[in-house]
Amino acid sequence: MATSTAWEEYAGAELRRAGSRTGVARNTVIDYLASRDCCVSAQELHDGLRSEGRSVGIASVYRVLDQLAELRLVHRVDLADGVARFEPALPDGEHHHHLVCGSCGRVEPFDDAPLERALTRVAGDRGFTLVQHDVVLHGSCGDCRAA
Amino acid sequence: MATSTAWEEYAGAELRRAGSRTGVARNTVIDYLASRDCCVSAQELHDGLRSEGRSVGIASVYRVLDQLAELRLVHRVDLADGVARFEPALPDGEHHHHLVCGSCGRVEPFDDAPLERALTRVAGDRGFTLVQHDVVLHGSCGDCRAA
DNA sequence: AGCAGCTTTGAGAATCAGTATCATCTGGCC
DNA sequence: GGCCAGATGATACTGATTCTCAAAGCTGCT
Repeated sequence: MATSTAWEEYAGAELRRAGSRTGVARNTVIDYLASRDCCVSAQELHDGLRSEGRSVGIASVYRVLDQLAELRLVHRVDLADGVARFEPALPDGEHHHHLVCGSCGRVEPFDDAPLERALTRVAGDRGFTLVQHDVVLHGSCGDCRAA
Repeated sequence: MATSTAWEEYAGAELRRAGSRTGVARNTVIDYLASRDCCVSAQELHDGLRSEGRSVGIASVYRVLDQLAELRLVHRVDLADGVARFEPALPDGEHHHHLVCGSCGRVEPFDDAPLERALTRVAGDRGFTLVQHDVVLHGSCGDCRAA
């Protein structure tokens, strides 16, 4: 996937620029994140890597995610179930939000320009400089209601 | 504050209707929530009550918050710092969202009709029945940038 | 290649929010 | 006043996240 590779390179470059060195753990975590298209929790990441035979200590997983979040290379997503999830943040600021089905747990990404405009306007009105924003919609998806 | 009292009564009535009994812990928690105008975490609630000399077991705090959330009498708010916060939910569905300043930690509530419309539309477009939605804007407030 | 000084890594301990258990207490009813 | 289902709270537990520290890996130098 072209986008993911772009992100992977971008992330590597930013980290180098921030003065940190490359290491197995970091490369592995970044590679795994790049291969996913929606959010993953630290545990999922850890387990996923282990099942692929390239284990990374859980402490390193959190450490890397932390560094990435610090540099805004990943976006932390909170679906209100008590576990933090992370997904790559693209350099052009492109991003999406999430719809969560309360019955089946399905998570669906979406993005919407008017919504973004409304958010930007609200922040501006209040004198806030917007750094990041999270939108999570909870409800039930068509499939669950049909069932 | 008139609104808070209204909520307190409404909550009491709903709980009674749901078939549960009144008890010290519940009344205390509801009273405390009503006295606040924005979100509180369970720990804050617990500590706040203790410092007022009317301690309630932490288990009861969570239990009561759970019940209230179940009946949609409180909203669970997640500010992405790993702790859940709660605030009274008014019967007419009126609610607000939050702006969080990353420097000073200030949390400021806001509401915005166009934003709400955008959210409703997005959910509809995807075939979701919207039950609840969370919007959290992270940035830096005017005061912090000025400093 | 060998070495020094640095960073990264990961196992395990520690912390912390939230949940489960269970003996005790209590509100509402006879 | 006494009964008893539901409410309470101390405590134990779980699961996510963070901390600690010794071992391992880079990178530049000789």
